[in-house]
Order: sequence, then structure tokens, then C-alpha cells
Amino acid sequence: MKLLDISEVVAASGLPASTLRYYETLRLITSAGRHGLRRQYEPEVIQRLALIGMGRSAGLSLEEIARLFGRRATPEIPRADLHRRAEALDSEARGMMALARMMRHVAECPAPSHMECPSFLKLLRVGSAQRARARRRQERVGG
Amino acid sequence: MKLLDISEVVAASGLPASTLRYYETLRLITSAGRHGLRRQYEPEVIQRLALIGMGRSAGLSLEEIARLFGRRATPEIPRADLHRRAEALDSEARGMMALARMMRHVAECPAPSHMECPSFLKLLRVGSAQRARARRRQERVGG
DNA sequence: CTACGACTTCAAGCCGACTTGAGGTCAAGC
DNA sequence: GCTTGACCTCAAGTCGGCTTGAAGTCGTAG
Repeated sequence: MKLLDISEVVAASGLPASTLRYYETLRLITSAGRHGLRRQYEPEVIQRLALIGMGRSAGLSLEEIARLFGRRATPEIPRADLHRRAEALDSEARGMMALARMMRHVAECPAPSHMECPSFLKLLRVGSAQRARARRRQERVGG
Repeated sequence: MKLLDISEVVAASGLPASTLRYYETLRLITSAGRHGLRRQYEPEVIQRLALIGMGRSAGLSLEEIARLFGRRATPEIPRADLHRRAEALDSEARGMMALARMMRHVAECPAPSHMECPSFLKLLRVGSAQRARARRRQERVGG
């Protein structure tokens, strides 16, 4: 169970050292010790970083991720929360796919102006509706 | 074809006036005139704002959106670009759905630690791979 | 004619997530 | 035992996308 030097973690995770130090200040990760000044990490940090990256790409803030990890000895990961997140994620993904469809349409549609193309206008309305929902979600969360 | 007062655009679009003014400085929208000091907009601005919102939720920066609109009299919307965007969007959406699956798993999995659950670890690897791809994409775009 | 209040401008501020820069320290190789 | 260079700390800077605040200007209702 030897420790990893920060340079090894950098290599393994693909993250710059500055980011690792930054995450440490946020208590997202911990270094297991020092060799001189150099941080040494337990190998598990790699998976933890992968997890953090995942959370990030799921749209969580670092703050939220920290809370999910919880102060150790909180075995309660709020399941309802996770389910809600998962659903939000799914619906966002669906929206993105709709957008992708629209972009393809824009790329191909021969109408002189997209604003005159019915299928474009339809997609536009769908998109607006989705964003309105997203905004409301934001407000619920943030407010 | 009467013009809309900024307050009406605010109401119709859901965006604050400050955002409209900000978008105007970026030349994303234009006001058609003034009534006293108050900006008046052509009704089309609403759709344009919807389009901008769409671009935003597709992950485009305001700068990129401005470029897509193009300096007027550029009928060439780079189709290949749009297609590439659409694909990136789709694959990101797929990644998000995978994440949603993982979050649901985390919510339900009875394993003492997720790090001991094979299906979790598998999802974790998938996520990392996706993020690595995303990073590379970023670098190509940004560099 | 005056007061009101919704708009205006412009510069500055804010947030998250990092990065950068200056100046310092230390293990290892020669 | 000295140099090297990769790390360290801490403060400040950056970037996108807005928001906020102070001070000013108008059209309209009373």
C-alpha cells in the first residue's frame, strides 16, 4: 500500500497539480502525508477523482459533490436526491438530443429563413419549453 | 408590426432587462428604436432570444452563437460545424444518461462501499473515458 | 407643471473553478 | 556540499455571463 506522489496522481488522473491542491483546500480530497514538501496520496484518490469528475459532468458543483461525499460517518446518502438528480439529468439529456436534431435540421433545411420552416419553429418551441422548465428548476434549487 | 417595449420583451422572454442590454452590447440582438430612452424591439427578437437560449443550452458560448448568426449577408452557416456540434451534443447526452443510471445505482446499491461493487466500478470507468474524450475535445476547440 | 417610476448609462462587482506568479523549500544526483 | 528542479504557499488574476449601484432622463398620470 505505498503512497502515490502528487506527480503520479497527476499522471494517472490527467488533472494538473494545481487542481489537486485546489480540491484539497475544498476538502474534496486529502493527502496522506508528505515527502519533504511533496504531497503523497493514497491510491484510492484516483477513484475519488474519477468520482468527482463524474459529478462535475453530471452538472454538480464542487460544493455539492463535497456534500455528497458527506462528512465521513454519514452513511446516509439522500437517495431521493440522487433519484431526482438522475431524472433531471435524463430530461436534460433528452433536451440535448432534441437540440442535436434541430442543429442537424438547421444544417440541412433549404428554407430561405429558418423562421419560415414549420419543423424548425416546432423544435424552437420545444426548446423554449424545456428551458422554461430548467429555469424553474434552477429557481427552486437556488431560491 | 408594432414594436415591443423592453418591458414586454422581458415579460415574453423571461429574461431580465439587464440581460437584454448585455446581449445588445454583444450584438446578439438589436433594438429597433427608442421611445424616449426606452428600447423598442421588433417582435422577432423573441424568437431570436429563444434561439439564443437554445444555443446556450446546447453549450455554445454567446460568442459562438453570435458567430452562428453570422454577420448578416453570410448565408453560409458552416454545416459541417453544425453536424459536429450535433454529434458532440448527442454523445454528451448519452454520457449524461449513463451518469443518471449510475446515480440510480448508487441510490440503490446495497454494497457496503460503492468501490466494492463491480457494476459501480464499471460505470466509473465508462465515465472517466467519456470525460477524457470531452477534455480532448475541449483542447482541440480551445487551443 | 410636477412628481413618479420605469427606464437609461457606465463602471464595478460577483460567482465558480481554476491558473498564474513570485518567492521559498527540500530530496536527490553529482 | 552544492545545484537542480520539482514541488510548495499565498495572493492575485482570469474568464464567461451577467448583476448591481449610483446618478441621470423621460413619458405619463394627477
